[in-house]
Amino acid sequence: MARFWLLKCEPVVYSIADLERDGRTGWDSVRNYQVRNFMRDDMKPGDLGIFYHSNADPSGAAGVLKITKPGLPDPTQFDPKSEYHDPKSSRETPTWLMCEVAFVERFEGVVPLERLRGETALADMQILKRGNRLSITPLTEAEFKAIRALGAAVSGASEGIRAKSGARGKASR
DNA sequence: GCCAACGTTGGC
DNA sequence: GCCAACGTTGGC
Repeated sequence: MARFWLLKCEPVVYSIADLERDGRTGWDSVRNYQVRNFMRDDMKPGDLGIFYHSNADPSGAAGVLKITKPGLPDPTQFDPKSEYHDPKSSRETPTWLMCEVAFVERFEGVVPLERLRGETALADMQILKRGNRLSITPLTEAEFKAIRALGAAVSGASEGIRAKSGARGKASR
């Protein structure tokens, strides 16, 4: 059965506009075991996800993507020049995984976090819970559909991927 | 810039 | 194995 996901990224680092331009990309630099295990064990090709802009103005849901290849070795762990380099990892048994994602659609505007919080159907969504810091979280089909419906209804008025003043730049992905 | 929440690290 | 210290995330 297909699953649904919410993938967070700071748009300063990589945005839905970048994915629209690129068509597909490797969702790399994840350095959290729980998220790695999601990609290894639970993601399947064809799963759909919400692309969420974090630490942005506004933060919120920006579009839809598709998981094309889950559980690939993350090349940044082998790159000594990368800030995500992990000298303890080997090519035979890579510690860190990524997934390849493809662009599906871009909402006309970002559905702001505040709007998501106001939605009864999303009351149990992990991303809205205090202290949640996982960059990829599972969604129920109902949650995915509710966000997609909000995205279809949003106008372009809230469009924008400006960095917030506190943005750390090339950090979370 | 602040701070709550949580993961990771390392001394013991 | 415990747990304090530290680092990171991300909304505000």
